[in-house]
Amino acid sequence: MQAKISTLEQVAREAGVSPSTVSRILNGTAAVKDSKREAVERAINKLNYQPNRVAQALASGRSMTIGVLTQNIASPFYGECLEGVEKGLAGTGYTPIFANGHWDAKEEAHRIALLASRQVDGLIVLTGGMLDEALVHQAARIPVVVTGRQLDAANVYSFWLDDRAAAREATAYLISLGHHQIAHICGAPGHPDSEERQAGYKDALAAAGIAIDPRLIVQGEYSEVSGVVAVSQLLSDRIPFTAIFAANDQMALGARLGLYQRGIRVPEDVSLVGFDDLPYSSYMAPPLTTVRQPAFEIGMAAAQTLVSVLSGQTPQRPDLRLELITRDSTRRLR
Amino acid sequence: MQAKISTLEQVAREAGVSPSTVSRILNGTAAVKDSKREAVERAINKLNYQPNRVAQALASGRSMTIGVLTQNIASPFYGECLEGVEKGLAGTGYTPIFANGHWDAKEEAHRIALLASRQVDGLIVLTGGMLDEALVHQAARIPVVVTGRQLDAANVYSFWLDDRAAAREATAYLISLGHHQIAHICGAPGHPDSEERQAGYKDALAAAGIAIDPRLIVQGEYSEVSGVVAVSQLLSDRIPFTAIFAANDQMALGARLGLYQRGIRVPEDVSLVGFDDLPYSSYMAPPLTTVRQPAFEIGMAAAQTLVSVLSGQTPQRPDLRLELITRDSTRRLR
DNA sequence: GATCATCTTGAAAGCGTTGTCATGAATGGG
DNA sequence: CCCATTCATGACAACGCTTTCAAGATGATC
Repeated sequence: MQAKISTLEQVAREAGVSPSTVSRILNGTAAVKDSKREAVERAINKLNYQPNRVAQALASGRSMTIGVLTQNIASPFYGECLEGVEKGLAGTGYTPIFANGHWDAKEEAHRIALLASRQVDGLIVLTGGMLDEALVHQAARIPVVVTGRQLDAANVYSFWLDDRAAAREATAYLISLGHHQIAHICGAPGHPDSEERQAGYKDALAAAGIAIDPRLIVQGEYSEVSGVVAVSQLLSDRIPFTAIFAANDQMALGARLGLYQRGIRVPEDVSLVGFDDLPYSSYMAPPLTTVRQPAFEIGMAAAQTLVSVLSGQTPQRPDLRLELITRDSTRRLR
Repeated sequence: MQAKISTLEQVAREAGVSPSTVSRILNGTAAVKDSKREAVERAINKLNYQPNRVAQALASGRSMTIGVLTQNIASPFYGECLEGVEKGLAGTGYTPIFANGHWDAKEEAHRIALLASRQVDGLIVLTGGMLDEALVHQAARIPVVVTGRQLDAANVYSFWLDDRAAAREATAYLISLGHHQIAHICGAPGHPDSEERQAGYKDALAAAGIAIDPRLIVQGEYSEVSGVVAVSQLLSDRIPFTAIFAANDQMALGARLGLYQRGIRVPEDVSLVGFDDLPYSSYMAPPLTTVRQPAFEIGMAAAQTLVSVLSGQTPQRPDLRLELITRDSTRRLR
């Protein structure tokens, strides 16, 4: 076992065959006589040969890499997605390359260009603010899977979940528990999913004949701290409420802290519902009632879809859905 | 703007110069007459040319990629590290490629081999169970930065933080608050850092003249659920304790839930201390007293170190340290 | 205006593979 | 045992770029 790198040509020489034969054995491209195969395998072991993927990529035109554009690797939601992508790609020979868009359309475009220059064979875009046409443009060269939007175009495969319906269901659940004064902490302004969730909240109130009180709708931006801020705003404005529906779990966590700091108990005084079902949400005290997003499954499905497209198959539509998980942060209003 | 890909040669032809000249302009390798430069730049814009990084890598021998081996992308701790790596690499031209070892030495070795076959120019190993010699072996070809261990070898740069001292400090803090019956939830068995943290816990007890009660030391494995389990074990064994020091925040979160479910209040009935200072820890109710690991800074320092090594400079030692952050999950025993 | 150093440029040889094509060997049918 | 296939193999040209190397152009010097 030596650190020195060896090439296919050296292996060929060592085994007394031509480079083509070694390549054929490596890739199973054609039949090779057993005697030569053994000689080559011996040579490979002896020289500790590892194929140079860069050279393979250049020669074959396939880099065996998949570009994955997320917004923020460190966020728990994307982390789970990426885990799913990794799982979906495991054993396929494809390696993911992750890039962060940081919620900035310019930055996203730049990252995608970078991925393209690295000759990725396919692209997974996990939400983000890019224009549809930019994606369609990429799809002219390589297949693109995009989540969080609906986009019908050649070579584009989109997964979309009905956030609005799920938000409606979550809010309706609170209403069914007797809550009428339900506050909503919105997600980041401008994000389609935060608009959808707010629309679902309003849908549910309307369906129950509850007037929408704009003072109960406070702006957040998906971070924990914005949940804390939202709660203090609600409280300092002295707007009475018995429940909060936060547009994601991170803000629900923040809201829970804001309430805690003022001695307001969850769920005794205020019921709390989130959205996402992050790994930590079921460990909150109390465990959070929330809408489960199948983040891992989304990532995995995206990866699997891309791989089947790349291998020339027709991908099958995954069955992904949002689901209300009731835990202990909500209770019936007496 | 067209989807068609163009090559350096096409640009050269379009501009009426040789490929060499285009390459020189792209890389600033040599002086080129302004008239030609302009012609080439025009051609680049016209053809929407993007250099093929794969070809560049093969020709130059530098792939401009950095392999980053973590254990679990989705874990909040590694997520932050990776964010730091990304930040440290931003603007340097290097792209990180992440790989997950999943806490398995075999898997780690396999991942590193894969990264090597992709011709990464450097390697960042964020902890992990690999043997030192395996790393030294890699370092024969490319520079290696490794965190979480001390390793003096050529071409290896290691960052190590004194977990034991920090754990001692955290435990001593509990003792200073009047706690004598302090339980410890251990990290995953076999991990050096979990052993270190346990040793620090024992150090502090010994220094205070408190006998170590083995029944107060319960095994965990760094996950939230293992914190829940540890607490139920402690409770069902009816071992009296007034404080818990968990070897990481995830287990502290689990412990906090376990206590909550039995109506045991934090910090009124039991004080709780964690380790890591994850993003969510300051949002727990109550906010968690914990040892802050500068995860982001570790990642960033690792990246910066590697980049300076790759550019032929001598990297400067980063100043990284663990720090006890006291918040509201601990209180003086009356 | 001749000589020599300095700039600018193009030709061409890689980088480590893959994949096509041609060739000689082996196989099978009659 | 000969001819037509099929098999197994090697030569060689890509892939898109970098990087010598050498030569032509330019300019400085006396």
